[in-house]
Amino acid sequence: MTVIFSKKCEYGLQAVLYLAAKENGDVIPVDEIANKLSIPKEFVSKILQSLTESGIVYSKKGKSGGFALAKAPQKIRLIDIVAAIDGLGMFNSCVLGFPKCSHENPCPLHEKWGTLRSNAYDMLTDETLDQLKAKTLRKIQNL
Amino acid sequence: MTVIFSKKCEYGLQAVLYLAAKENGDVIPVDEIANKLSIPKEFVSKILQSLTESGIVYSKKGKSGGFALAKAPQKIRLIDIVAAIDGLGMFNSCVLGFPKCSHENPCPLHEKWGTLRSNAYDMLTDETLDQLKAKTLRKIQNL
DNA sequence: TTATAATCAGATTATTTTATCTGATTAAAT
DNA sequence: ATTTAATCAGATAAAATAATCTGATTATAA
Repeated sequence: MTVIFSKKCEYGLQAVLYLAAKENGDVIPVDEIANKLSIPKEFVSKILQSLTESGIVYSKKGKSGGFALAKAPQKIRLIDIVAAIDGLGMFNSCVLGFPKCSHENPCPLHEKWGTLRSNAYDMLTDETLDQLKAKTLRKIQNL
Repeated sequence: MTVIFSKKCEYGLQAVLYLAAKENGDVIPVDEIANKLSIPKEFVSKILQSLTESGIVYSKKGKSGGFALAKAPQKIRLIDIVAAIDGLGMFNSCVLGFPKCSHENPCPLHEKWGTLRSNAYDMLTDETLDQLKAKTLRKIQNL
């Protein structure tokens, strides 16, 4: 199976996009997120906990607690979430798995893949949560 | 961990590129491939066996046996190897893991990711083993 | 024809990733 | 104060992926 993001990262991105879409100051319980997005509750809970440590989301404990964004959606880029969960390894390791792949000692796909990868990186760096709010809202409606 | 190709697929691509680079009619034993590429012998052996079933490589049993390409390197595209090992799932499933992601019901990244993904697909479809021979030879020297 | 060197096939193990469970802690509301 | 509804923390289980082991089969070459 070929994969881009791990399940953990997919879920994390979905959950944070969800928080951004419903952004209005107050926190959202994990139950709602898990139900709406059909993600195992304990799993997405763990992911949001770790994103709390990364400073991307804020958590409020106790009754009527839940999660919210830790900062303005304009300041959260998709790459931040990916970096926090999966790391940025895919953006600087060899697509063919060759060791010591570099400009000096390139693999057969080094240049061509490098271009594609850098486009992907740029996209994830350009996109912030606020820019995706409308599209996320529409998607959430149709789940 | 974010991943593009599975380890199986990386190894498979490496091994087939190796066969193409050393192409001269006769078969190459798995031992040589595994040693040169630092891949566990039994593992790459299994992978090459499955690529034999897919019609991409040819295997010769018994003493002085080994593996070779099953057809001309001009006729083997990288996408064929990826399709045989990992499948083409990543090229038609949602990058964010949303269900029923489609043009009618797109995820927030549907268009932008679609473009990147389609570029990657085109690249893997354009590149054939013969085109990569020189670069592969150079890489193999420096392992 | 026998020894040898290779693939083949299937089972097993190890590791990583994904998912679940249990109980503790926290804080709001009654 | 007590109940309640939530996160938090750590252990455990399940599933998928990666790697290894064992022995059988095959075919070359002495």
